[in-house]
Order: sequence, then C-alpha cells, then structure tokens
Amino acid sequence: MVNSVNLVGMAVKRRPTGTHHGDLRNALEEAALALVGERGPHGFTLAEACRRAGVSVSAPYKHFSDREALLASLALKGYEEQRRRYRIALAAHSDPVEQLAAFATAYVRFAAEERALFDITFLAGLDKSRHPELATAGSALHDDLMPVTGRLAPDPDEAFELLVQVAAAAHGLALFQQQDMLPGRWNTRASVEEQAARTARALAGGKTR
Amino acid sequence: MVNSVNLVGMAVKRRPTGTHHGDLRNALEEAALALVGERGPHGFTLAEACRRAGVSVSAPYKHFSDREALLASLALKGYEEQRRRYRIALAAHSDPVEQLAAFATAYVRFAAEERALFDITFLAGLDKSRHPELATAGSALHDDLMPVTGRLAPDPDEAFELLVQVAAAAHGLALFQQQDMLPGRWNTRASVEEQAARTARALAGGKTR
DNA sequence: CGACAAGGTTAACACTATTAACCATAGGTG
DNA sequence: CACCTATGGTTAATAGTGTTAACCTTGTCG
Repeated sequence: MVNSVNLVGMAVKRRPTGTHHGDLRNALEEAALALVGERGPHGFTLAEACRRAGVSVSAPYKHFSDREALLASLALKGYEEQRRRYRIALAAHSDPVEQLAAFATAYVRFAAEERALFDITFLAGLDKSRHPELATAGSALHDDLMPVTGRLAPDPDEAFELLVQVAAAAHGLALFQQQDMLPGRWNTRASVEEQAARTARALAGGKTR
Repeated sequence: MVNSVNLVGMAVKRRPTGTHHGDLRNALEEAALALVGERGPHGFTLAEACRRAGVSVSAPYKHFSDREALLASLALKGYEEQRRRYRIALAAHSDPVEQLAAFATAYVRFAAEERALFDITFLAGLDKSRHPELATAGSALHDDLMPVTGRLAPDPDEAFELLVQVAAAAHGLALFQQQDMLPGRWNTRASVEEQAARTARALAGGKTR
C-alpha cells in the first residue's frame, strides 16, 4: 500500500482518506523525537511531524490538546527513563559515595544516549505550571536519591543540599558537553562521565571524613 | 509627537514615514530583553519587538541579518557582563578557594539579576557554529579563571577539571533555581548563592589538603 | 546641486499553530 | 440485520511568525 514517496525517498503509507492511522499518537511522538534529534531542542514542528506520519496538520489535535502537550508527554517519558536508569545505578553499589558517583555518571550518560529526550525534558521550555505531572515526576527522582545522601549526612537539610550539589553538577556537565562548551579532548562521553563521577565523590567525600 | 496609543496604553511615537528612528538597533535589543524577561527564553518575537519600537516588521533587517543575529548580539553582551562580574568577584579575594566561591556566587547571582541576558546566552539555543564570536567570548571567561584553579592544582589538566566542576555546578544551580526545581525555602536567591559558594569550597577544598 | 548611502516603508511569500465544520469507519445495540 | 454514535481522520480558514524584494525619503558630501 505504498503509493507515494517523500522528498528524502522514504516511503509514506497513504491510507484511503477518512481511515484510521492505527497508532498516530505514537507515530507523532516518534517523529517529534526524531526531529529534536536532528534539529535540536526547538526543531520540532507539528506540521513536519504530521508530514512524516502521513497525516493532515490538524490530526494531532485528536490526541493532544496542543503542541506543548505532545512534548510534555515525551518529557514525562524522559523522567521515567531517568528514574529507571538511576535506580539501576544506585542498585549496583552499596557504598553511598559510589552510589552518588554512579548516579552522576548515569545522569550525563542519559543526556548523551537519549539526547532528544533530555532536550525535551530540560531544554524545550515546557511550562511546568501547565503540566503539573512533570513537577511530580521530577520530585520522584529526588525521593529515590534522598536515602542515599541521607546516609552521608544525617541532617536532612544537609542531605538535601548534597543531593542538589551533585545533581546540579551533573546537570551542568551534561549541558556543557551537549553544547560543545568543553574544549577538545574533554568533550568525549567517557571524559565527561569520569568527570561527573569524580565531582560526585569530591562533594560526597567531604561528608565522610 | 505622540500621536498614537497602543493596546496596553503605552504611548508610541510615530515618526513621519520614511524617517529614521535614530537608534533602532538599540531599541530592538531593549525590546528583546524585555520580551525574554516577560515571557521566558523563547518569548522573543521580531514582530513584537518591532511593534514596541514603533517600526515595521522588516526594519530590523537593516541592522541584523536575521532574528538570531539580534539574539547573538545580546548573548555577546551577556558574556561581557559575566566577565566583568567575575573579574570583580575574583579581585575581592586573594585566597584561591574564596575566589572560586566568589565566582560561583557571582555566577548564580548573574543568572538571577540578569535573567533575560542569562536566558538568551544559555537557553535561546543559538547556533554557535554560526556565531563564532560567542565561542570566543566563552573561552575568554575560562582564561580569566584558569589562573585561580591553577593555584590549587599545579597540574593544568587537574586545574581545568576543577574549573569545569565549579562552573558546571554553578550552572546547574542557576538553572535549577530559574526553573523552580528547588523546593520551598531553598528556592531563594540567598540560599542558592550560599549553596554555590559551599559547592565551590567543597570542590576546591579537596585540593588543598 | 545632485548623487548616493542609510534606514526606513509596503507587499508578498512560506511556514506554523490552532480551530471549526465535516465525514468515514468500526463496533455495540435495538 | 440495520443503525447510531464515538473515534479519528479530513478540508478550509485564521492569525501570527520570519524573511525577502522593491521602493521611497532624507541627510550628507563631492
């Protein structure tokens, strides 16, 4: 049923008009991820995603209230994927310092391996007040980590501050790498991951002696 | 010469058609800053800036090659303002650890006090390959700071890594605050500034013992 | 005085998001 | 079985955006 070919030579399935796509919601999210991957955090366009899904420009509104809702749905998946990864990272160690180092490593690795998701989650400028589920997902991450820093700093305030320090450093490193702000040989995934781990150890280490 | 009033009641000076504005380039940059301040990193629109400057939508192209060039010009000012602030911060101390702490504090303070500039500089998604002067301005910052970390870590690689750690942490903290990712009482300027300073001391402190 | 460069103008184009009004199909119900 | 309705598409229209081309007005300088 391929009866058309688009500009880049990819086959586009054309349904008889008025027929269901089958899985448009997913197809649009895939297209959005691809677009952000190809063109950067602001490279996503509803119109282009529709073109790629072989559907008219107004079709998305049957699945998403607006453009931002589509991105928010992906951002939520981004948070879930992060949570999954951080859980695994924490489970791989028993020493809390190494747990924090593994978390920091996983953070920058997520940014590199799932760049589009990372971009959407943190750089697309989503209005969190309009998508409260994102704020919730964010604090879920924080809940997973507090026990770890809690073992290093019995005072809850101190524990939270340590968590914020490590997360902020990892976030900054991830962004620096992504935006090519690190010169030459530092701008490799391995280097940034090591750097993240070392930073976490330096910040956590101060608490143990 | 006020002969018109716009929708929000602000007076708009209307020049006789075909006349020079006088300082349009500056007026557009002012408008852009205001818009980003009001609406966030992506709230800037050439059309709206033109409206505020009382000029037609194509007038900007006599001063900027395109929309992004206007933002790049502001981003450059952002880097310069940062450099100015960091120089002052460093000059206020002689102990390198305190210099780093002052830098980190100044970093998050800049993000808070000049939010629009910070947004444009780091969050507007400017294509640095199209604006090499931005990359240059970025490394100018790094040149100012290397001597400081150099005093804490004689090995240049180590010195650079310390610089990256502190800058990344400050960057992350600034973003966390700006995007309301810090709960309740931590989300104040004073708290974030202290946190930045403490993080810098923790990272630098490891090098001195 | 007259030419010209600078810096405005209007008009047009292409692209985007969004909405309204319409229509085809699938599946459950009388 | 005929039908009716919810689902998920369609087309068409609107409004806002960036950008370009062609034109016009003025101040300045030879």
